[in-house]
Amino acid sequence: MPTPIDRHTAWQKHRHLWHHETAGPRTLLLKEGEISRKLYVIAEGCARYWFNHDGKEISFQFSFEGDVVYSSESFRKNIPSAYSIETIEPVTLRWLSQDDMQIVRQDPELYPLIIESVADKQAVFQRHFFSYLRDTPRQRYENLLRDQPEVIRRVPLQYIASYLGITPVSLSRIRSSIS
Amino acid sequence: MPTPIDRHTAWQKHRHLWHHETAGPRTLLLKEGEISRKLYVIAEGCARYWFNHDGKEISFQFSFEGDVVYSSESFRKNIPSAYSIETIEPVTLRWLSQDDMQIVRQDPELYPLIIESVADKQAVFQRHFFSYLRDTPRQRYENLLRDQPEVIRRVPLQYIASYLGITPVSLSRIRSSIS
DNA sequence: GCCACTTCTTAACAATTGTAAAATAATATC
DNA sequence: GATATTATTTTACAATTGTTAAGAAGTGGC
Repeated sequence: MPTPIDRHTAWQKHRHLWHHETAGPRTLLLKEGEISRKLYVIAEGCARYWFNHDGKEISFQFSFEGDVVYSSESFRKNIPSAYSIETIEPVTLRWLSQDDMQIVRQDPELYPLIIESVADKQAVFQRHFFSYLRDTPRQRYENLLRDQPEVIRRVPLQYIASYLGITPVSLSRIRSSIS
Repeated sequence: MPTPIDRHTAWQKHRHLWHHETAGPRTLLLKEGEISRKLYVIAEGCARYWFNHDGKEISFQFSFEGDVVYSSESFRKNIPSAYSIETIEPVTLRWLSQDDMQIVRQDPELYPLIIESVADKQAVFQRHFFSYLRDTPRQRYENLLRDQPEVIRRVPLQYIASYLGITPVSLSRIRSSIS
C-alpha cells in the first residue's frame, strides 16, 4: 500500500495539469444529454445542478467556492449526463480534462484519497436525502436557513423551491409565515 | 496502473477471507449508534435500512440477494452508524471483517473496481433521490410497482410507506385508488 | 428615467396528505 | 383452534400543498 502523504501535497503534484476559465452568470457548464469532459473546481462564484422534468427545471444541488463540479457518471463512463450544470453568479474556475484526470487517478498516493472523497460525498448526499423522508418542507427550509444561510442569500428562491421539493408559491407561503 | 483483470477473478482471490452466518427475521445486523464491523453480502433473504426519528422507524433502503449490506461511513471511519440494518426475512449471509476488508482494499487489481462500485452506488442513489424532487408519492409507488415489484411482494407496507416518504394510511389510500 | 421582463408574493379554491381512532385482516403463540 | 398481537384498511376531519391567476417588487436594457 502506498504510504499516506499529506492530502494537499499529493494534489499539488498535479497542479500543472489544471486549466483556468471564467464564465458569466446563467452559463451552462454542462448540458443535460452531453458528456461531461471537464472536472471543474469553483474558485469564485456559485452554480446549480438541475434537470428537466415536463418543461420544469428541477434544481437538486448548489455548489460554491472550493466545490468540485462535474457529472461524475458521465465523466467516468462517457455517457450522456442526466442533468445540466449552470452558473448562477459569474464564476472563475479551474478544470482538469478527462485524460489528465486519468493521470491523476493513477497516482497511487491519491487512490485512497479519491476513494475517500467519493465515499464522503455519498455520505453527505445521504444525510441530505434523509431530510426528505424525515422532515416537512417547512423544516427543510428552516434547516437550510440554519445550516446553509449562504444558499438562501445567493440562490434565487425559485431554484431553492425545487431543491426543497415544493413549488415557489409554497416556499413563499412558508417564508411569510416565518418572518 | 494495475492491469485490469476480470472482476469475478479479482474478488475470488480473497474468497478464503469470507465468514458465513444465518439470522432469523427481524434481527438487527447493525444497530444505530454502534460501529459497523462486518461487511455483509446477502446470499438469501432481505433486509432494510432504517433510522429512528421521534420514535418512528424510517426505512430508506431495502437489500436483497447479492447486495452488499453495511454502514459504509461507520465501517470506514469507526464512527457510530447513523442507522440500523435489520433483516426482514430469514437470511443467509457471508461477511468480511474490517481487517480483512483492509487486505482486500490493498489489492491493486481491486482498487479501480472498488472506486467504480462506490461511484455506481452513488449514481443509483442519486436517481432514487431525483424521484423525490420530481414525482408525487403516488407516482413513486407506481414506479416501485413497475420497476421493483419484488419490494412490494416481500417488504411489509409500513416500511414501504416510510421509504416513499408518506404515512401507512396515505399509502393504503393510494393502493386502494389503484386496484 | 422609462419600459419590458423576470421574480416573488398573495389570493382563492382544489387536491392531497397527516392525524387519530376504529374496524378489519393477517400472523403468531400457546 | 382460540386468543393475543401486529399489520393494514377505512373513516372523518384538520393541515398542508398544488394550481391558477393576479398583483407587487425587483432587474436589466435602452
